[in-house]
Amino acid sequence: MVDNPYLAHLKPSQRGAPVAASSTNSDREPLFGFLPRKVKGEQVRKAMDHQLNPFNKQPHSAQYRKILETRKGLPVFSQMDEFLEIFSKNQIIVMVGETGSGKTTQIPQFVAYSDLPHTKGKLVACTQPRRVAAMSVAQRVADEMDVQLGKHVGYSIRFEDMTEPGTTFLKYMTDGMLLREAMNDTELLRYSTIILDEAHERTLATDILMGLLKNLARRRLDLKIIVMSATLDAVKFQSYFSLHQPGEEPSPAPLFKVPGRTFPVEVFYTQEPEPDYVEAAIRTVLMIHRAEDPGDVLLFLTGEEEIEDACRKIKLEADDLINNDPSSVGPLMCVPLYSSLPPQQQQRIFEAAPKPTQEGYPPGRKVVVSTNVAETSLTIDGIVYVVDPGFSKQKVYNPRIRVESLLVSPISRASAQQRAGRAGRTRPGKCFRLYTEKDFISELEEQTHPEILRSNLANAVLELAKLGIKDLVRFDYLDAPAPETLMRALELLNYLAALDDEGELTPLGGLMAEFPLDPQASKSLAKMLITSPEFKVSNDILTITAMLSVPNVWLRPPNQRAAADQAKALLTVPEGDHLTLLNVFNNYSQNKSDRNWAWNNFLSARALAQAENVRAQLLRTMERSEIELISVEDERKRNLGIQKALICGFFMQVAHKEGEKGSYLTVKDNQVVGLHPSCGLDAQPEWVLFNEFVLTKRPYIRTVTEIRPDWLLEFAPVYFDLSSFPDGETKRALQRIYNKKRGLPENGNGQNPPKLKKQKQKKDTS
DNA sequence: TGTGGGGTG
Repeated sequence: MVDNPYLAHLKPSQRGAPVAASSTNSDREPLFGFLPRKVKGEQVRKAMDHQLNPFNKQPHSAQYRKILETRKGLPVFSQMDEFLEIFSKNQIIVMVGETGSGKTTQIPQFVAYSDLPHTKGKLVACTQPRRVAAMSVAQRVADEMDVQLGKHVGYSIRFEDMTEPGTTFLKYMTDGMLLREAMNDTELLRYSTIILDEAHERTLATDILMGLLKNLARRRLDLKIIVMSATLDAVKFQSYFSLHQPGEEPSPAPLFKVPGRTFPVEVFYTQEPEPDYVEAAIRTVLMIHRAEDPGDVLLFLTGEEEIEDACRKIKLEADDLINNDPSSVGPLMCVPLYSSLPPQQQQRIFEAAPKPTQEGYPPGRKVVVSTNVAETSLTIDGIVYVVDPGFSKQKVYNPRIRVESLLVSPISRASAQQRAGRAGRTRPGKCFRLYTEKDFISELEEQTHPEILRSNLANAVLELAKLGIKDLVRFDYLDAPAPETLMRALELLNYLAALDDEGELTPLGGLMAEFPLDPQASKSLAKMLITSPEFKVSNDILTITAMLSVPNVWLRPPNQRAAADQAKALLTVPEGDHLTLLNVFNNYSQNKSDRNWAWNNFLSARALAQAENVRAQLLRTMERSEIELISVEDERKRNLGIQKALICGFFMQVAHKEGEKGSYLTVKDNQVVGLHPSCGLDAQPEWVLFNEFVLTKRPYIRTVTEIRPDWLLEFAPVYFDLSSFPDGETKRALQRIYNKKRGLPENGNGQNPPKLKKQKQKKDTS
């Protein structure tokens, strides 16, 4: 009994109290007699039915009792005893719960009742791949536990920490957030149990966390880990997390399985492949609206633009239908859903379908047009029809040319099944697949490729290095990335001086890992911090970095393109897009009192607010590192300083003009690229630095700034060491610059070989 | 001549 810390606050006489006394104790104390991690289902159910809430000692509300009754109907609830027993006996559990099992809301609560984290000052964490999911599930569970969100139950996502230290013991969080935390506390000591939810989604962060936790479990025997997944790749997780007892064969991690509770969903396929899936999707939604019984519709499309466009068209067509025959067609409400939508508008998906236009007329219908966020993570009540064109945007990475891009690609069969399942949450439903059954069987991959196999791993490798994991090639991945991808990542980090030649994390690399940005961007920032006294532009680079890390700020409504372009021209700085971004942000800051400023200038107020947020976040990191914020008054000097500072971070993303048709060749890779049409440069400079390479109709470089080639030799001498430079026009151009530079008096006697290992003194060449 | 699925002290 005494080893139960929960009882430590009780008087000794109460601890071993006789039966009669203990019944009065349990009247006031719902968790009386609970032994951490040895709790039985019967005890939990009793505590749940208790008149007092064990966590805040308040009487349970009527709403609590109502929700509890529905919870008791969830499949996972009837297996509580089984779960608690497996939880008591094992350190690592793999759990499979199909859609509708209630795993995401119930398992963390069961764990809380058994683990009693609040009695030992610890937390139970449950990770989610998406922010919306972390927020909405936390709210739901707070309601279920009859506590205020942000108190005993909270969530933690970037920019928003809804937890109260010392009070919160159940925390939903994004997987990326837990990975960030692990960088500062590799032992994750705050947590007594970590639950990785939606593991089947195989996000980059979840995959790395699985590797870390597998390792950590050996060091921290008190840490319990639950890996939850919706589909049946459980065997893979089980063998990955298998137990190795000395002298025994490895035994797979125990499996806890809960059936789903869904209604049957009838699946329809098209007879022929659809040439235009957006058009076909709109047609199908309207067909449902005209001909099918009441019930809401969920349509999956691939991105913001496509979704907004489809919503407009559906609304227009539906209005036509209603105007033509109001007595046979009900009103239709069309709601978009994607992650970059403001949270308030995201909430609209939960609004009820519209009422009939007049009594006796057909009921209204809600149509949610969504990206993959609605595929798992988010449950929308009332969905009866799913329209699945079979596509989503997926990251693809080409390590040869080091380019990561988003490509509209066919989804996997597992994904298609998830989507269909969304139609059967509340009653039997229908799923319309806009592809043929033959394609479903023979063309779709069984599972979505794990993200770790489709990404540029530079960031992940840097994070792992910060976590103290040195042998990245032999890190225990569930699916090991291609060696070339790892090599490219290591090579990039070495060029950026984040890793030294032995692969050890440098102090600069450590600083870079602190910033929640891509290595390129964090490098430019970190390097700028170190060289800021020289360029005196840390304040400006900070702003530019923030602007580069948020979505596009320029709005260009289809019917006001000319006006938008005009507004943009007024803010454009001819030397380069980076300076333009700085100018936009500064103007935005100066016009904070004018609430319509962003709108009047065709700028996204939300993206600018986000940039402000990121800037503040980065500023805090700078302050922690005690680095000064500097800016120079003189605009010409400042712009030059910024251009030079940019080179320190982006020297690998430089292109040289080639011929007269406006095409450029990227340095070393020799890719032929064009300036993106959004580029604001007034001429076509010989040498440019770019933020990103995009592959759309043609290969483009986007966010481009003019530079001087001698700065490349000056600020990135190792990368631009001509003796190791591939032959070509770029090298010849650089050689000319070098020869010219060698003739200059400040560069010595002209006897140096073309190898600029170290610059003694960097002088302002302006 | 025209873009971002999801995530990050």
